[in-house]
Amino acid sequence: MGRGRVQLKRIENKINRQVTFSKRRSGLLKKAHEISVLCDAEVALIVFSTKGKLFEYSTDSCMERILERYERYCYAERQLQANEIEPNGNWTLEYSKLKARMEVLQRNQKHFMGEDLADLSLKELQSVEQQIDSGLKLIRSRKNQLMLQSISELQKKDKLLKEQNNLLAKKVKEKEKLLSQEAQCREQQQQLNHDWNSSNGAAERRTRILRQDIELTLCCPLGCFVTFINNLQIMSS
Amino acid sequence: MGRGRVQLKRIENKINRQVTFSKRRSGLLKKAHEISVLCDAEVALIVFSTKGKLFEYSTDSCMERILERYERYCYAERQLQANEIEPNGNWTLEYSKLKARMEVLQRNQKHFMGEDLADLSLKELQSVEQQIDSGLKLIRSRKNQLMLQSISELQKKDKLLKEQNNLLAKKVKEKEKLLSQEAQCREQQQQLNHDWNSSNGAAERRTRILRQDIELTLCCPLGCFVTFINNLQIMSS
DNA sequence: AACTATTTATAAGA
DNA sequence: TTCTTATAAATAGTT
Repeated sequence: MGRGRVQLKRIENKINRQVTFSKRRSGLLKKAHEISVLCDAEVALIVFSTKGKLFEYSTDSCMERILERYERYCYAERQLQANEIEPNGNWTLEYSKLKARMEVLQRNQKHFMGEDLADLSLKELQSVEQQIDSGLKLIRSRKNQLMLQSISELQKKDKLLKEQNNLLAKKVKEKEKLLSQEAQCREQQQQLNHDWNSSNGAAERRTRILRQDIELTLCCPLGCFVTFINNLQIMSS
Repeated sequence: MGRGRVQLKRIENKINRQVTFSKRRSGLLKKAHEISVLCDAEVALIVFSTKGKLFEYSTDSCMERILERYERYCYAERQLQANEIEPNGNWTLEYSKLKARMEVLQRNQKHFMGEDLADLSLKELQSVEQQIDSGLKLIRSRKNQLMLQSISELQKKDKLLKEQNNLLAKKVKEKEKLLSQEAQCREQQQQLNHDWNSSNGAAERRTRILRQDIELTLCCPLGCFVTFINNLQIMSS
C-alpha cells in the first residue's frame, strides 16, 4: 500500500526506517484496537523500536491481566511436565529458595542496566562498572569477530561470482562471434541467389554456385545448408 | 477496507464476527511481522479469541525474552507485589513460571558478563551491547555524581575546620599575651620581694611597696594577688 | 506534517 | 473455509 511495492527486508536508510516505523506502528495499534472491539477479542501488543522505546496496546488497557492469561495458557504444559518429573518435594521451600535467588539476580540485572543505583556505595558501583565494562569488551570483540567472518564470507562469494561472470562473458562473446559469421553467410547467399535468378542458367555457373554453396555450408553449417538445399531443388526442377 | 464502511463496534452477528476475526487476525499478524522486519523492531502480539483460543506472534519467536524486557521496562515492582499477594495458589504453576523466568534472567546475566556469546546472532549481540552500554553510562554518571558529592562535602568540612582553626589560633594568641604579661609581673614582684627582704623595714617604705602591690594587682589580678596577700601576711606578722 | 498514487486489506457475496 | 471482487484503508514516496 503505497507508491512502490515493498520488499520484506530491513529498510537500510535510517530516516526512512524511522518514518515507516512511525506510520506502521500507528496503523498496527489501530488494527489491534479494531479487532479487539469488532471481534470481541483480547489483544496485547508490545512494540520496541530499534532505539528501545516502548509502544503498547492492550484491550481495556489491561496488559497485566492479558500477559498473565498468556502465561497461564503457555505454562500449562510445562506445569504438567514438572508435575510428572518431581511429584514430591517440599514445594514451598523450593519456591522460596528460588524466589530469593531470583531477587538477587533481578537486583543485579537492574544494576547492570543502570537502574536502582541509588542504593549502591561508591565501592559497589566501582565493582559493577568493572564487571560490565569487561563484559562489554567481550561482547564487542565477539561482534567484531562475527562481522569479520561475515565479511570474509561475502568476499569469497564475491570472488566466486566474479569468476562466473568472466566465464559467462566469454561465452557471450563466442556466441556473438558465431552470430556475426552466420549473418555474413546469409548476406553472401542472398547475393548469390540474386545472381542466379537474374542469369539465364548456364550449367557451369550453376555448378560454380553450388560449389560456393558447399563451401559456405562448410563454414556455417546450419543457416546456409537450407539455402543450399533450396538451390539444389531449384536446379533439379 | 472492503465493500462497506465499517463502524468501530462489536459485530453482533456471530458468524460474521468469527469470519472477520479470522481475516483480521491474519492481517494483524502479518503486519506485526512486517514492521518487525522492515523497521528492525521487537514485537510481541498476543490475541485471544472470544472462545479463548490463543494466537501469537513475536519477533524471532522469542516471546519470553520480549515479555521480560517489557516487564523490566514498566513493571519492576509488580513481580514482588504479586509474589507477596498470592502466597497460596498453584505452587507448581508458580514454581515453573519462576524457574522459566530465572533461566531467562541467568542467560541474560551471562550475556551481560560476556559469557556464552556463541549462541547469539549479530543482531542480538548488537542489542545486548546497546543495553549494556547505556547501563554502563548510567553507572558511570552515578559514580561521578557520588564522587562529586563526596568532594563537595569534603570541601565544606575543610572550610569549617579552617574557620575553627582560625578561632583557636586567635585564642592561643590572647593566652600567650596574657601569659607574657603575667611573667613580667612575677619578675617585678620578685624584685620587690628581694628589696623588701634586704631592707630594715621603714614604715613608709612598706606602705609604698604595698601600694605598688595593689597597683600591680589591678593590672594582673590572679598572679599578683597571691603575692599581694603574701606581702600583707609578712607585714602583719 | 500533508499529499497522493498505489498497493493492501478486507467486507460482502458465492 | 476459501475464492472473488468491489471498495475502503494504509502507506511509500514526494513535497
